[in-house]
Amino acid sequence: MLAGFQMGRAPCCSKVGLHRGPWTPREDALLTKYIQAHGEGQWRSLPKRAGLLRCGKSCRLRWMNYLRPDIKRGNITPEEDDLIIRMHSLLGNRWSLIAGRLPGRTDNEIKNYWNTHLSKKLRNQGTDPKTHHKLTAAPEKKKGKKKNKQKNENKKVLTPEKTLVYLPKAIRVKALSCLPRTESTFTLDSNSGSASTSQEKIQSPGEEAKEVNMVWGVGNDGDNGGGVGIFFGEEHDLVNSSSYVECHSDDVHTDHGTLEKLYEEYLQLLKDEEKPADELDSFAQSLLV
DNA sequence: AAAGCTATCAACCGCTCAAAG
DNA sequence: ACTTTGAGCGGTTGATAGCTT
Repeated sequence: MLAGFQMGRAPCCSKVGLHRGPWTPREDALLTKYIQAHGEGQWRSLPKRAGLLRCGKSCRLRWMNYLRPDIKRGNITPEEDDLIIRMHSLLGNRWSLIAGRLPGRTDNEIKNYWNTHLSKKLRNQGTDPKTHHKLTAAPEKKKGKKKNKQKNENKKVLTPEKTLVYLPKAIRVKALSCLPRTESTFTLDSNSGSASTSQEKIQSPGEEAKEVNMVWGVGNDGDNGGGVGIFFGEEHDLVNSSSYVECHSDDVHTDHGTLEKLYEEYLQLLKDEEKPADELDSFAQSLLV
């Protein structure tokens, strides 16, 4: 069908005649050269203008996850490791949010690292990687060797012990083109200020109502005058939003020294085992503002 | 040495949301 | 108010390197 007459949403790209699979060095060079000259954005039309036979989405992904000059290469450090676990316990699978607090790391990298290393590590420590609660049952036995496909099929059959919580849509973290990646805008309920906790009753369709401790916070960036905030709770997917406030976080998190600084702070909190969990949570919240 | 299996991670897919028209 | 488009996100897949039998 002719593009001009296409009803509904057009696919991100026509699959016909486009390259798929691993990128070649030549394609990388073309993309890098083009973005260096013209900047990011306009992903849909970029491939054509850059002389690439790729879909725009693929170009964006390649740039974001691999070619950007500020990508940090090498192994995830134990410090990053701990931060990821902590952030995940508060934010769940919000990889882009987590990645935003780890300079040079991409959401895809963190997601992969979580799935291959950290979830396993937590399980071995007797912690459910989904809920971060202690596992009551013994760790799952290895049931012999299986091919990947079989493994994946098993995943489909097994119903994970996941508490489904139906809440208003999660916040959308919107990257501003004028800001570095680690700076974000948030939507949030701006009716209240400061960090707080509360207990909410949540009901999933067809399920019993469940009481959940909500932890949320609203911070303020005095220097920039930008109100910032976010809701999140003990359980995953408790990010809530009802109105929109745009905020610019300071650039304190963008340099490499910052991670160490933040982590030191975090370690201080961890040293005192008696510290209530809320305090650690507040720390993680502070990373978000 | 070969076959089988596992772990890893780049890339893809499908979806949602916001902005523009 | 509605449609279309662009961008971004999280989940999943599949190629392959490396390990084990």
